[in-house]
Amino acid sequence: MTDSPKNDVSVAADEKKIPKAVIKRLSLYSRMLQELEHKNITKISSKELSDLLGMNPAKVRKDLAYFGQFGVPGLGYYVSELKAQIKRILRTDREIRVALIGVGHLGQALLAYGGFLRQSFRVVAAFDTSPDKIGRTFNGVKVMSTEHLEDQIRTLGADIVVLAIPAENAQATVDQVVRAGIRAILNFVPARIVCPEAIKVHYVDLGIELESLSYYLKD
Amino acid sequence: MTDSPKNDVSVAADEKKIPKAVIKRLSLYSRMLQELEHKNITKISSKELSDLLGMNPAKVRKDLAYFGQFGVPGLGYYVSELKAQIKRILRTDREIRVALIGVGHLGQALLAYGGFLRQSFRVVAAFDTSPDKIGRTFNGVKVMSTEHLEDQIRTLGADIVVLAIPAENAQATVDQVVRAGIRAILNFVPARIVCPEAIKVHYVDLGIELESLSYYLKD
DNA sequence: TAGATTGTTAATCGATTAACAATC
DNA sequence: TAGATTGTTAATCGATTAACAATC
Repeated sequence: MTDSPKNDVSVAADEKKIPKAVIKRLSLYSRMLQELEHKNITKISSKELSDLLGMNPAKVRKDLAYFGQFGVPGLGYYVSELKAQIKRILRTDREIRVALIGVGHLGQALLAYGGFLRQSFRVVAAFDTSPDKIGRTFNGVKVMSTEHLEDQIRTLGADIVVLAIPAENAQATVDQVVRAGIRAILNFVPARIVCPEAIKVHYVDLGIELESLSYYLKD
Repeated sequence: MTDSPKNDVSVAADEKKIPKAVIKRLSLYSRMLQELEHKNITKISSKELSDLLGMNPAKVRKDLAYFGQFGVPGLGYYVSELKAQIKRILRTDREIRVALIGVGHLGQALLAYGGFLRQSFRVVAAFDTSPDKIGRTFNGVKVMSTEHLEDQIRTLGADIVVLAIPAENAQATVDQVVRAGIRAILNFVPARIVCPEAIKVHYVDLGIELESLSYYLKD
């Protein structure tokens, strides 16, 4: 009988594990700080920031404490400095290359979405199967055929793929972009997709959100 | 000094609190069971169902156990019976009246979304401010002016409002639909909205999802 | 009956919040 | 200095998972 791998020093011993929830909130902070900066507000306390976002001040401080000490006791945080730090942490201080697959209503909504282009995201390509769309330009992005998807994704060096296609084609498409060396997938398709562990996948499911709201309608 | 309110018998003592995460997953189960039913699969174990959804079998069983005993030991669950039970729990066994506010790309994507009409959701109205859109019909839903929003929402008896408008107008619109007696809001607007406790609000934030993915690109 | 799977408890894991000494 | 707010620890709360007796 072998021992259970209790004493394994796994992956990185000193690099403390960052909860996923923290990363989500960091994006939220980043956006709010952007707004504050725009309003020429130069400093803010964890209390003020948490009030703006409807959360707990201790949570804000603890989230930030995972990455360093960015505040000044008695004063709070300097808005632009904190924003810069968070962008560095999230890696949105550099260009992130995004490929959009599926230029239907949702795909077009994403292309039009300000926050999508804001920040560092650059939509380097959009793909669709429909001859009506191929060759057309949406928000400055020209739509290409999915015929040579794998090669094109590779050539363009996309980091993230945004998937907004029908469920039937999802897995086959995922297989192609995985071979093309993509690093992360934002999946709007209401179907489970399988891909290697190393690739981070986020699901956004519009239907599930609505359906679970229905539960709370009880009176 | 007063005692802390430890012995308060608050709200409903016997009705055990259901975690929000459970409700989300119930929708997921519901959809998968629908698919299975369509494939004429009549029974399924927690192990099989959890494999299909990429989760843990104990979680499936525990989620269901909040609401009753729906399975047969040694056998598993009967697909259509379980589906019916979950729909009853989620209240999607009856018509849910949805009003869409904002018929831009995202709004149109939602109207076109199959799962939106599937189930019991009925889009009873769509609203927009643009004269180009008012009067037009999308997926069988006619677009109305937002001029008499409050009255119309009230008259149509909408339960849930789906918000897909620019951030600037969000709060004013929320105030109107709250006065109109709406019960829940699905908010796609990347801004915090405030409304009475009794109204359940879900946020879906497309930008945040993308931005937090960026963090995981580290190599 | 033998085999399989449920429902449920206990253990673990992860996230949130309160509290406060340290610090500006 | 007095007042305010941070960073951080400990306490609490909530969610997941393992394990297994009960059951078909």
